Amino acid sequence: MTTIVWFRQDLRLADNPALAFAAARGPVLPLYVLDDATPPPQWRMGGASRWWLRHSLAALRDSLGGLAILRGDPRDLVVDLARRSGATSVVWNRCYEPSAIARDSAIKASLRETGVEARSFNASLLNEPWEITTQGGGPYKVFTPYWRACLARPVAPPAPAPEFRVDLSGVSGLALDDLALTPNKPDWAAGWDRLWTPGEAGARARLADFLDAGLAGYGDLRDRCDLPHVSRLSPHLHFGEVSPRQVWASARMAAAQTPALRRDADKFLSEIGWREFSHHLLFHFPTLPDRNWKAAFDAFEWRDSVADPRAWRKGMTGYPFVDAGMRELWRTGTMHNRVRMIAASFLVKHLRVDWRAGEAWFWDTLLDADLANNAAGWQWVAGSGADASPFFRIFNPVTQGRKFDPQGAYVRRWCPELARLPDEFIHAPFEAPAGVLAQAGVRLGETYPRPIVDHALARAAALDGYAAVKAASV
DNA sequence: TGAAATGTTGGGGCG
DNA sequence: ACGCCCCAACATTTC
Repeated sequence: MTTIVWFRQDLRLADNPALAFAAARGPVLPLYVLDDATPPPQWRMGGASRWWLRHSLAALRDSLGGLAILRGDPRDLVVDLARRSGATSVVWNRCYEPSAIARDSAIKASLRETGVEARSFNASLLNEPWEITTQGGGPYKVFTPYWRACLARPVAPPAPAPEFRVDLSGVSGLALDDLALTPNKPDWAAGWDRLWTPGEAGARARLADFLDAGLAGYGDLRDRCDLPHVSRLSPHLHFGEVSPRQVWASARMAAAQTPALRRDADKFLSEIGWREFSHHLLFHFPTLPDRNWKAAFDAFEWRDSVADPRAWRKGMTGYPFVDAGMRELWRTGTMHNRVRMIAASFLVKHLRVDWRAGEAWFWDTLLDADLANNAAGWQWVAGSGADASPFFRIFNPVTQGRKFDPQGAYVRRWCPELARLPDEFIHAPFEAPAGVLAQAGVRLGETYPRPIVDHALARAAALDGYAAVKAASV
């Protein structure tokens, strides 16, 4: 009567429909498979994600009281484990990457062929991507009507963690460390365990802390990267340590208790909406991570530079706001949402580098790397996506910095070599008089780079390049 | 979930 | 008193 619960991006006990289903039936055999066989090479789990996974699996194993860990192709391993363990049923919660959908339906078919029950559930989204349709029955391509349609539907209340008994008898798996998920030389993740607490308990604490301390003023202050008014829940959500239903219920409850929070809570939940929308788009347009959603962008002539993307990745573009963001990413595995837009826009528009190069870097370095969100976000910035930012909306990194980091605290934190510049020049050291630079100990071109491109020239060149897209779209 | 260029308006200095 | 210019402050348009 044992049921295998195959954990994937649902690393939690509470509000976990597959686990609840199995627990109600009898003994549970919890399984995780590190699967590098299914995704196409460019979308194998990135380095930062693997670090997170290592710690989240440890937390899951400990709270379950045991976890079978395997590595390889689940097409073989899951069916094989069902046979060897004598499990009568395999259950899981759905993933929505195109390759995962293909994998899971193949596994479901072969399990049923061998007489093993297979069932899947929704644990990761408020609505299945195919449930929300326009009047015409097709997918939504614009966020606002999509989210309005979602808001008209009820959200199921989250379920508590079930009682269950783990049965791992006769199963030999790997130790967590056999998966080699964490870096050693160099250990670019040093200190991350002080910044993050992967796992269900950490996710719950993060959510509670955000609702308590960050939600008030969220609508106005979430763009301020020098202030702690973002939730930092994205990696927890990606790995399913907390469910969107739980987030929904908690935020709504906070707003119910404190009516003044209503607008902030709605704004926050609409960010959950963008996550849903991205998954909706990926499901209906599976080439989203790899191809321009608007085909006219195929006509854009991206620059073929090696040095410029490298400077961008290292946070050495000479624009402090961009550089601070890129360094925050490398040092902590995350980047404030506002800065992501500026830094991404800079790569695509100022440097005219193909958005897919930025997407690949974020995929490897972000702890919250998520195929749907990452692809939709980059296409939004590039202007090639559904409901995207128009291409000619080109962020001025200096103006944006002054607006969303007015005292330069964010830049000073991540670009300490600029810390002694006065506020007036912290976002544009290249505008500072020689005396001011000397006073602050900044030597442009030595201690901090000069801008790798001139803003006004780069802007003009980007708009020039966009002409080809316009020509192709008629 | 822009920015820059261009257009309009109105107050104040000035001849 | 009046027209003229300047220019800040907004508004509109364009990319």
